[in-house]
Amino acid sequence: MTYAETFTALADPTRRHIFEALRARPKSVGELAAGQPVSRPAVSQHLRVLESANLVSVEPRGTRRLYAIRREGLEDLRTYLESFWSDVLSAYGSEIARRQNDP
Amino acid sequence: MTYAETFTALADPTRRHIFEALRARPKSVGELAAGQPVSRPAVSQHLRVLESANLVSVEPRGTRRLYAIRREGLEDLRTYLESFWSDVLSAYGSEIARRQNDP
DNA sequence: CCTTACAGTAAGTCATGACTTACGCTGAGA
DNA sequence: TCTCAGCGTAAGTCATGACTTACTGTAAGG
Repeated sequence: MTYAETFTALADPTRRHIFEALRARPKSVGELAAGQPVSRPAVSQHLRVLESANLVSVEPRGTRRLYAIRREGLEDLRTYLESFWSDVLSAYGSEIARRQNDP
Repeated sequence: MTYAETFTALADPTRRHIFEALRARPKSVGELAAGQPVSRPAVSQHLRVLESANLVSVEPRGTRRLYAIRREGLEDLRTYLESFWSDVLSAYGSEIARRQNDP
């Protein structure tokens, strides 16, 4: 059920941009904010959401904090999506069959 | 880039419930509304969002309209997620290497 | 036809959450 | 130890969007 958190976390465009900015390498808040059209506190708030959704991790580096992507945060959502490739097919097939028997 | 629409469409809990209610079989708006704690017009509005995100299809059946899941609407999001299983790993590895060279 | 079931649309309300500025805290370097 | 860079937090604003009720349109059945 935790894929719900992943959906809401990545539904916001700014948050997705931040998340994707971390694909290349871990970055500090300042670095991330420099690449976004929003203020640094806004980036901090987004990072908090991403972190509680288990999508990023933090590591203090002096006065800076390095954020990095946590791939595991995507696992549940991935599994959720994959599940549609099993049951929908069969449900669709049985619906087709039902219509042919009941036009 | 259309996975953005998928994210916003499925980020709403009610909309997800409606979407998942269609996993078993196609249903009418009334059927869907009966299984939800919101009004029928609300369900209609959610269905419009799902439809424009290519996540459901409609087929008129007399005065009723049968909604069904469209698996293809999930493709882009699925591909998007899969992409993280390639580049993040290498980026994480190179970051580890970087730290070992620059502790 | 006339009625009734089924749904989409309009319009208005209300909460959520994405932003801002201002402030406080903590490490590192002079 | 003083200062400054780097961030998180608080508080307040504002837009978005998820609801509601009321209305309109359409297909089927008497």
